Amino acid sequence: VKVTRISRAPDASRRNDRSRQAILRAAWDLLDRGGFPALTIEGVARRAGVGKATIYRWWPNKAAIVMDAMSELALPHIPFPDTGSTREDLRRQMTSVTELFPTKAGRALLALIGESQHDALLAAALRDRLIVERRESASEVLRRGVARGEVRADIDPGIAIDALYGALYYRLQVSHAPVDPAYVDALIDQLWPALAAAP
Amino acid sequence: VKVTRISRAPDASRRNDRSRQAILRAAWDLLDRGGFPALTIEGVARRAGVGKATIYRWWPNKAAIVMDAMSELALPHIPFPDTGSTREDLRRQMTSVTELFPTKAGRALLALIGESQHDALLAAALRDRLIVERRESASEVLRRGVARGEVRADIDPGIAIDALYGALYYRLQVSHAPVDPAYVDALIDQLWPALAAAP
Amino acid sequence: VKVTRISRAPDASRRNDRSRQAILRAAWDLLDRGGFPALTIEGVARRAGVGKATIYRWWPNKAAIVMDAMSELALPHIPFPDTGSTREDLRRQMTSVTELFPTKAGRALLALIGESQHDALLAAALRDRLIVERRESASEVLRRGVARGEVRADIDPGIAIDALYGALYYRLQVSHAPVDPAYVDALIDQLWPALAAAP
Amino acid sequence: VKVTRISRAPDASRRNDRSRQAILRAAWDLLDRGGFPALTIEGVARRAGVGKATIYRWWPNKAAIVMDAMSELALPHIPFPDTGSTREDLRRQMTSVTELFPTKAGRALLALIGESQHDALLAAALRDRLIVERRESASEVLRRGVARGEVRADIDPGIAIDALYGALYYRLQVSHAPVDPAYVDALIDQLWPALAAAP
DNA sequence: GATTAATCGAGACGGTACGTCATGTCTTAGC
DNA sequence: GCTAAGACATGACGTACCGTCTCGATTAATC
Repeated sequence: VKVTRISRAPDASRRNDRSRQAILRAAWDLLDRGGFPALTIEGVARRAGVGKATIYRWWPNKAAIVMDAMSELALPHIPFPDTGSTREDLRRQMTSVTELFPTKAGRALLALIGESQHDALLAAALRDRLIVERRESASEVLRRGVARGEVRADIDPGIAIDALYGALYYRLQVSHAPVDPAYVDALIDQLWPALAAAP
Repeated sequence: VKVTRISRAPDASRRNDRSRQAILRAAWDLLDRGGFPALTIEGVARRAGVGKATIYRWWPNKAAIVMDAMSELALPHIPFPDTGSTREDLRRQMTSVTELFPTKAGRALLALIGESQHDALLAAALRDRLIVERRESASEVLRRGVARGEVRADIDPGIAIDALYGALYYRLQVSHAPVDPAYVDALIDQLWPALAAAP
Repeated sequence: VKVTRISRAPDASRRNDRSRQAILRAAWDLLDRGGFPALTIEGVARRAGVGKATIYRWWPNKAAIVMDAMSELALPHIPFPDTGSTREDLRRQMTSVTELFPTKAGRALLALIGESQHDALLAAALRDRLIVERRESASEVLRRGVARGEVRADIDPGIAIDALYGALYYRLQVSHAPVDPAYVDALIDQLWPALAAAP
Repeated sequence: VKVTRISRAPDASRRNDRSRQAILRAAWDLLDRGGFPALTIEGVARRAGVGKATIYRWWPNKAAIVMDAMSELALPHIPFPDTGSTREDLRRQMTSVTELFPTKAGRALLALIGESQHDALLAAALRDRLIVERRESASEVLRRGVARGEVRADIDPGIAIDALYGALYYRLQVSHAPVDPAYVDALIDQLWPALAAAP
């Protein structure tokens, strides 16, 4: 059954995948080289050997390109292991995150978060495509802990995650202090009494 | 003793204070109207009735202007009261911060934090002029609590503050979820076991 | 005898006449609306509901489309009557031309002449398909006049026509002054001694 | 007396004359190289080593630049001599014009006339700055002829000039036939009976 | 009547130029 | 010597067309 095209959206089936990939890679490189300010549509087009119109046809703005590039080139795989110990699970997860920060993907993520402050659509996209999943995984760890009797039954996982991960972001973005495995250990140690089940 | 001017630094004694104030106010207004992207030197000059050179003479970049404007026009006065209860002191401080966020000054602060991600000088300035003082006050609250026996003696105030305030920033900037007094209460309730002295 | 197609020339027998007409009409409308600058291939394709390739398949450039449109839609029929009086014949012909100018077809003709200044192929096409025939008819009028003894025998019809019609074009394109029947009368009156046979 | 600036027109007194000249020269060169289609603002800016904004600040469109360039670089000096013979005066003037056509300035002039077909402002500027003066000079030649008794007293100089010069333009732009001194001679010979005083 | 090959609409593509805006430097008058 | 004003070279913005191209889907001529 043939359906008359109504929307003015471009026809994805005709999309040139070579161009798409070249654009994502070029954006990725530029972002890494000079951060968001260095990422210009003009520059991406030049470096990718692509017309500007092709970029504008498929992405509404720079942030959207970076989002795609991140999904495509750098899906930062954060493991959420089940070691049997909630504390150890948290430690490993959070250490993975600290190891992500100094990479290309980490810098891109932070740049996107910064940009999302004045771009509601980007904020929503980030939340949906990157944040929600991670928070869900972390919640799962805590729920397992509750089931095992390690974690207090009346915990609010959202708040706990805000505190744990918030500390990392705050240190990185506001204090500009190092965020490393040692810090993660100290952080979990300090907060553990607030998470642990009563003895 | 008269010293021959050598550097090209402008002579502050001759500075026109009317222009200075007009610039800060114009920057402030533009920032509030459209966020950082709307804040252009050109726009500030136009709106302030000032030459662009005058702006460049006295400030190295937009962020510096906003820093000054914040100090001048909106030094957000956060009280650090001493109610006798550490928990109440923290609650009041953090509530004050949540009340700051939706104001002009709060938006400006968040914009500056975002901008500081790719501007090391701004990051340092922010830290020195706005962050350090607050952290110090919060540390003081915790130290008083230790002295009173309310707060555990082996607390690391830095980490505690990262967790408490980090949760606020994370919620605001990453989760884009509301940050209000109720949230502050719940947050402190959850984390209190990690801060409190053993009974 | 079937001959294997070698050249890439399109097969006219398969041509879709609906498209051809829609294209000519669309071009004609656009030309009338905004002159040559408003006549874009993209616009013609859109308005005619036709693929751009179809246009490029059959016409080398915009001018060629307009040429066809003119032949098809508006072949301006200029009568070259034989009233018995050369002067009257000329007057009628030239008046017909002045009446053509303010029409769609007239505007198109002038646009084509302008365009032909930097397009030798178009210039040749115009000359062959529109100009030569008219000049020939005008020459014929003059030759009849010679035969009748009204017009001097040693006239060079080419030069006479240059002067008569040139005056019209010059007035229209350079002086931008009105070209109307009254002007035609005055022009013929003035030049007649140069055309007439000696008494 | 200081007058408050009202209009948004740029301040000509601050104009950079080096840029102005570089722009005119670049435009001139490009026009000569490839005609009007080759004359792009982008190209002029590149070749002149000038920002596009500088061009847009001072000229509304390409044609205006060419007008200025013509006045500045190539004011084609057409002599209007007084030899004592009207016929000879006309011959010399018109020959000068034919000699202008194949030069840069001539090509520019024809390009401008073409462009003026869809640009009323340009048409007016051309008329005022280039055409009127020439027509006036030619009229003067005819009036002298009348005074001397060579030219018929009831001549309409406007019409005579339309016919004489119109023939040149028509031949050049419509017939695309050569316009040379021999043609000028033949043209004047043919038309002379229409100009001459009765014997 | 079925097969086949070219035309058709649609529109993506790499480009070039458009005209606008902001950048940071500079020059010129005026106070 | 600072100031308001704003011209300047630079370069990115987002848009419009260019002419080429690829894709299914008609559709007309041939078998």
